[in-house]
Amino acid sequence: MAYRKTPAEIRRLEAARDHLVVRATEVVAEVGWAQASVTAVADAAGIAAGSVYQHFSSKSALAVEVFRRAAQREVDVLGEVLEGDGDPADRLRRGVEVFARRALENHGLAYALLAAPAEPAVGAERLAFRRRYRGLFAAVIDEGVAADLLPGQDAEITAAALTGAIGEVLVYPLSTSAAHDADRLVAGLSAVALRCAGAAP
Amino acid sequence: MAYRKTPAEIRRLEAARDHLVVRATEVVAEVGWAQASVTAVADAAGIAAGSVYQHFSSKSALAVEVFRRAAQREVDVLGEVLEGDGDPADRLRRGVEVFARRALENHGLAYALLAAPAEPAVGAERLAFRRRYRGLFAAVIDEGVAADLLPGQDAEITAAALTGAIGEVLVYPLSTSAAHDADRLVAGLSAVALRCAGAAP
DNA sequence: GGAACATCTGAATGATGGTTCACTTCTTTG
DNA sequence: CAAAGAAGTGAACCATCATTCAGATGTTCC
Repeated sequence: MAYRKTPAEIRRLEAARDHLVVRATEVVAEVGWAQASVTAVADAAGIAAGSVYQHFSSKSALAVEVFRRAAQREVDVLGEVLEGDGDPADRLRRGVEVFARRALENHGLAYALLAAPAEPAVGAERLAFRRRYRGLFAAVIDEGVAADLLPGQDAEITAAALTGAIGEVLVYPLSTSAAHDADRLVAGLSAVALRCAGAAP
Repeated sequence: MAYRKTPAEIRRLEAARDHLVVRATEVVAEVGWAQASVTAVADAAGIAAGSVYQHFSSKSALAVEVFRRAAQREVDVLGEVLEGDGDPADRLRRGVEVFARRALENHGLAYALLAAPAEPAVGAERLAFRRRYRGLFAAVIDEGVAADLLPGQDAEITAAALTGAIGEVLVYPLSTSAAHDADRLVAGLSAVALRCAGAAP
């Protein structure tokens, strides 16, 4: 018998792949998709450019994995809150707040996920995740409408509007003083979001 | 004396430049910024690739001009309505409706202006125009608040939210039936926008 | 230790697409 | 018309990266 991957070796490879994705995510958060060349990402992970192709069939595939992991975390967190306990309007408020706080804490990553120019494969992934955000928002809004806490409305449109509104406010710098005061920004944003859905003030 | 540009010649050159920008705009609306190569644009305008550089110092410069002209038209139209007559909430509604109708009529261009991946120079221009949309919205909202037609709020945040909300709803396909019915989509969107600003229903 | 095989390396390769430039074509003016 | 100068052409040039691959280094197992 010749050579067989030992379990430790398999773990090592998985860890290497993981490490690559983590570092690539950091690079993307710092410099954006366009500047995150294979060489830059490999350097950050401490491997040669060619080694990237041991783990991913192409740069696109790596980029998609980076996007998916990061975006999935946000969907999970948002879903946790939006599908949790409490009345729908309150869940919506908390969801927006949690989402906003996380985005402000890692602005570079938030920008990469929500708005930064990216190759088509990442663009498609972004579209898919936007749909998931919309779906989560739409479900809460439908609940709120059913419980007569929110006025009748097309929940899909409101959900899309919320997705766009939240992204815009968080990603592009405001000239108002709220830009320098995270608490005010979050408060302002959740207020807009609630009005958007028609929640009573 | 040797050669001097005659007025007719100057006009011809200006017309050629203009024609190039118009055709480039069409190409961008059809295939997006990424696919709008110098060759493709030159072909569309009926000139050689090299001739593009008679009118613009670089591809970026042409792209910026294309963006500016198209975006300026939208700012003008929106400003016309938002700064016109009537009470602020009604102007807001009409502004959203006009903006939405125009975007739906030329979806390719709207996507290029609002969201399509583009080179950095165009991205910067987009940012600048987003600020102008925000400024227009913020002014109407401030008026509405001052006249007690709208509840107290941070107008900059609401304006940013409106910009993002409108863009998202118009640019990304909805799965709801409103997607196939422009009237419903516009009605739904203006309803969300008014709620966003806190206008009484 | 060493045969057999896997992973890792990084310079060479290749595709893409903006830009240049020697040349042609058109305009002006005496 | 002819000389002078501008605009127009498009193939060649060049910069940028993703991708490959021949050789170097590690790992497994007898």
